[in-house]
Amino acid sequence: MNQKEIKNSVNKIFTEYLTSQGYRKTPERFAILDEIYDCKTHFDVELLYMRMKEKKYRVSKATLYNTLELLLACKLIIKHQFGQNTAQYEKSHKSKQHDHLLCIACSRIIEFCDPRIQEIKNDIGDFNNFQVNDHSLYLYGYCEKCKK
Amino acid sequence: MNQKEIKNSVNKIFTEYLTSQGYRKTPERFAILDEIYDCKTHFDVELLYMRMKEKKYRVSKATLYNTLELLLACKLIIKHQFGQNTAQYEKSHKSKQHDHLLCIACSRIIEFCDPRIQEIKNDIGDFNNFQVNDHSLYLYGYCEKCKK
DNA sequence: TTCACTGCAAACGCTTTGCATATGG
DNA sequence: CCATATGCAAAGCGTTTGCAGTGAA
Repeated sequence: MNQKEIKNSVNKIFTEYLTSQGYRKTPERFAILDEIYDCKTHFDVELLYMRMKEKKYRVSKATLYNTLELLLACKLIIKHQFGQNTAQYEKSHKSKQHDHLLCIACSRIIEFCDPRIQEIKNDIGDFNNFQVNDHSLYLYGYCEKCKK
Repeated sequence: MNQKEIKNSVNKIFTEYLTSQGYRKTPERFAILDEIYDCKTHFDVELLYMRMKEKKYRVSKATLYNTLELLLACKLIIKHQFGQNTAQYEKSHKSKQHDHLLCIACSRIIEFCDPRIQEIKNDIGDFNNFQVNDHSLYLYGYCEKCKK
């Protein structure tokens, strides 16, 4: 699926979500979705704001936060809270569930998948009588370039 | 090891850390450590501030943040960034490495241990040529009281 | 027409910082 | 002594909120 097809697909998902929830299909919302799917990697609100400012669309921070909330709800993006400050986001269209390795020296991010995570979620959930919906896992250390 | 012995032990560790780094051994720092080791569970800066205010010691927020930083450095506490706001802390003296289940409805926190986490760290580290030092894992969902 | 959405700016809340004062070494 | 710590209050900074104006349905 190329970039164009992905955009059509997420556009459709977002449209259906907005319709089903009785939300309005405003041009701002679709412009934001479009900009997000142009992002190669992780991004934050400030970056998105600057990029859209440079282009045709200038949206307010309030609208950005509002729209990111909607996109989170229909799972078109994922939110990461790496530190205590700026939240990071990434697009997540049909992407395989994955976690992250973070280099504490150079900030490199590597994605990985491990089926044992799902097993742990199931087992720990069962054992504690918890309905586990979601998780966040980050491994911290030094990448090959940074370890001595 | 009882509460008294634990306090003696962490006191010694903190003293040695401060000395080795050339930091001053101020009464505020030890009062804060003491108050933290009276906490049964997780706590945040505000809670610590209120508790100390009620007792003999009234320390400023600035000093609390400063001291928490030192205690993090010598691994006598662990810091959690559950949301984008208030950071949570917990004491970590020789406690078994554990992770957390968080109820997204009532904020209940349950701790759990799973040896598979360590296996994942080893395997993913090896596979990606990463030296994995640390990790954070949180499972989110509904606890037995909150799931419908 | 109408009410949800947007933009703007002010408010929020946790954390950090600046500065005068106090004190450990 | 004097450089480091403390207390206080102000500043920072990402995020949220209030409100008047706008535009999708």
